[in-house]
Amino acid sequence: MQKQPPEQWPTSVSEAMSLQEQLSGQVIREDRLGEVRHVAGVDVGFEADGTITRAAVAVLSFPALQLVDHAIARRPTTFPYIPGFLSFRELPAVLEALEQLKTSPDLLLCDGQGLAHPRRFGIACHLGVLTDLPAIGVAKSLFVGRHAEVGPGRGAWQPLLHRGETVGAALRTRPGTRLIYISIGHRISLPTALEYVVRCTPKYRLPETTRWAHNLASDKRHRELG
DNA sequence: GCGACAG
DNA sequence: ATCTTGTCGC
Repeated sequence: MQKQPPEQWPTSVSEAMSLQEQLSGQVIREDRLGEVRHVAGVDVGFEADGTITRAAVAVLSFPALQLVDHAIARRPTTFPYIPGFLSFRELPAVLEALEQLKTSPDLLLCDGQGLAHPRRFGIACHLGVLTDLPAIGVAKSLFVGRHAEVGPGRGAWQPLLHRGETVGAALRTRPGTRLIYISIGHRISLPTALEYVVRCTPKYRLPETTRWAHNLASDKRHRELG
């Protein structure tokens, strides 16, 4: 992976907001991805009362979904959690973890929103633009927008509308469980993003990529093991 | 102004 | 996100 040290990382919310408004214009909303052989899940956890940010990336083969590589990075937390500015808090550690990979992923599945964001620049867009990799936002809860009721079957979905624009989709990956919210991060269209998410989610509510990354980043694992 | 608010 | 045991239900 290439280097992307957050040298001039924003410190204030106003600074971060200008950056979002500027970078959102660089998001590519159409399919510009090659053959997908490796899909990576990205997740972040915190230690020591939130003073340490821990990022985990899990690279799985596609479509077999077997773990082939992973990396974990820790950094001091430097930005507070403010709805709408999640990426400024989590990405420094994520970028560091990505640099440690031996296998470069062809597609990233990020925890959180992509275009389904007040300024159309959620964490999946931010990570996609910084790495120039195709990226999808996979969120466990709704942030902005509304949608019609989604059918009970696996794969059922409804468009997510915000200010008259389709910014993502509410997707049912598993019957009897809550929906997940999919939105474009970078270099991929919404229909294609939905296809990949469904194919990465053969059994549980969340994609295998996300589950692996989450386990690697979980506090439990770091307390019991190394 | 009021309330809601990814992880 | 994180702190946390048992418990209800398929």
